[in-house]
This record gives sequence, structure tokens and C-alpha cells, in this order.
Amino acid sequence: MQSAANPPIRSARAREIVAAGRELLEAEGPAGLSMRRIADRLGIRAPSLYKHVRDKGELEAALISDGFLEAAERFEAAGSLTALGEAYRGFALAHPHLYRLMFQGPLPRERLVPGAEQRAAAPVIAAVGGDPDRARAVFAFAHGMVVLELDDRFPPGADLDAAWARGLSSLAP
Amino acid sequence: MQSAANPPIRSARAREIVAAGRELLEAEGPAGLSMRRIADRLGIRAPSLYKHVRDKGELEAALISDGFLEAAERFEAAGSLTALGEAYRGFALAHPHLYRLMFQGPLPRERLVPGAEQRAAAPVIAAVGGDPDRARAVFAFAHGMVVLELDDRFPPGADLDAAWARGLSSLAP
DNA sequence: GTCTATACCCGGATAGAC
DNA sequence: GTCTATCCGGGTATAGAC
Repeated sequence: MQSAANPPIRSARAREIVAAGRELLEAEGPAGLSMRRIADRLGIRAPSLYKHVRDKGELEAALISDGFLEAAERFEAAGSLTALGEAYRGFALAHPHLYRLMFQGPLPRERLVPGAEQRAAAPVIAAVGGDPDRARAVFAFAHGMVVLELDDRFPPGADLDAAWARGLSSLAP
Repeated sequence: MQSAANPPIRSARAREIVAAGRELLEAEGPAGLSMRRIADRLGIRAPSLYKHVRDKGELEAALISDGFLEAAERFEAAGSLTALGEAYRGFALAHPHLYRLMFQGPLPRERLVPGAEQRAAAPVIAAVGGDPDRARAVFAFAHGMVVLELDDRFPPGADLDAAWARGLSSLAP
């Protein structure tokens, strides 16, 4: 829940700041996502950002919320567990730095758009027939596959399509 | 392979530095693992460390190699896929920051003790009967479960034992 | 709403004296 | 082998003028 002390980002300028942050994050990774770099990109000075955004955490929360809602759209369009796996992997590979911001490290749930996280999770639960244990196992498998691929932890020749197929067919209800 | 330009850490003082780094990492996480903090703990100044260790990366590589060898010992003692899952989760929960250093982000393979990574991986491959696709799926599942648990990504009431059981029984050969 | 100036942290790493 | 002095970089955030 968002309190009056945590107003969501609404002003046009604030949205521009979030957009600049998104571009920097996607292009350069977390190191590019600094208040100074965002200000540079907008042609202003870093302290000016604080007239529009409370702190960096608010900005990250906005990026994460946007990410969950975008991912949810892709996940909802998938008609099978296999298609959902492809959508999941596709989202992560298309937006690796955003994916990490969304799924690695602590999640600032109080600052997110309400329901965004749940909307992204729902298609996974539905795809396994509603069993929460199975849904968690599938989520863990997909997340593990994606982060290990992003971090180059599999051997060079590894057939990741085959590993995905093996995992999802085993975990399907 | 390690070249003469990448000599492994051998001197007694260097091992003390690595030990101090290990203690700081485990106690305070990656933020505690700085050259200044390590020097403080040893009662010397940070620049003195560089007489014993080439740079921070060499130190991290030593920590990672130690971690793989310790994990390998635990994994080798497991007699079934279920026991291996317990050993894996147990290691990660006992050493969360070391686990992340070992398994998150790029792995400096050229600086590791040769064979350490492979020794930790071998029991997983053996436990699934040698099928590499299945081994990768199990690895991804286990890694996903562990990092999601460490990052508190599962709902408060989630039965993680059940999710582990569901995943491993599905993925078993 | 933007600016300058500044405060406060932190980090890795090197040179050269002893 | 340790020291001091120093260099470089980075970051978030605030105060107060315009």
C-alpha cells in the first residue's frame, strides 16, 4: 500500500526522469543508473532531480513497477507453459538489466504500484493449474535458467533450449 | 589455467588476508569486503595488502575457489538427489554472501583454482544419471530456489520444503 | 524549477620513504 | 613489509540563491 508519504510518480517531469533512468539502465546496466547520469541526459544538474523525485529508491520502484506490468502483458498472452517459458526468457534476454533490477535483491514492495507484482505472477500460477508449490518450482526453474544464462554460467556449447524443454516438460502438471 | 602472471595465493600472509576477507564477507556481505576493512581487521593499512595480493579480484577468486571446494565436499557426501538438494540449500543458507559471490555475476574462471568449479558440479551431473540437459535444469531449479529464498521473493507463508520436493521429484530421472 | 556549492560517504590503487 | 601521502573515481543528498 502507498501512503501519503509515498506518493506515486505522476508529474510529467518525473515520468521523463524515469524514462531517462530506464534508457540508462538498459544501455549501461546498474552502474549507469545514477542520479548524476540521469541529470546529464536531461540537461540539468543532479540536485534538480530531487524537486521531482523523493530519492533514488522511488525511481527504482517506478522502473520495477513498469517492468512488472510490461512483463505481465507478455505473460498473459502465452497460451501454454511452453509459451510462457519462451515469453519469460524472451523478456529477460530483451531487458537483462531491468530483469535483474526486478528480480535480484530485495524488492521494495511498499513503493511499487499495487498489484503489479501479482499481475506478473498470476499467469505462472494459472499455467500450472493453480498448485502453488508447482508454481514456485516453475518460477525458480525459470529464474534460475535466466540468471545463469545472463551470467554465462553454462558451458559454451550448452543446449539451453533443450534444458528449458526438459525442465518445463518435467515440471508441467 | 593459471599463468605466471596469475600466481595462486600461497604465502601465509596472503592466506590470512583471504581469511579476513571471508570473515568480513560472511558477517557483513559484499559491502564489508573492501580492502580497507580487511586491512583494519589485520591491524595494517590498506596499501600494505598489495604486497601480498595483486588486486581485489585475486582475493575474490580465492574466496570463490575455497567456496567451490567446500561445497563440493558437502555435495559429494549426498547419496540421492533429495539429499543433494538439502546439501545445496544448506550450503547457501549457511553462507549466503559467499554463495552469491560464487554464483551471481561473472565468474573469473581464469583466476580460480583449476578444477574447483567442476568438482562442485560433478555430483549434480551424477545425481541425474549423466544427462547434461537434466543436470542443467536441476541446477537452475536449485539456484533459483535458493536465490529467491535469500532475497525473500516468496510469499511469507510459502512452504519451500514442499516446492523443493515438488521440483526435485519432477526433475528426477 | 534550476542553479551553485557543498556536505557527507564510499571505493581501488600507486609512489616512495623507512 | 609496512608506512604516509595521495590520486583517481564514484555515489546520494541538502541548503540557499536566483
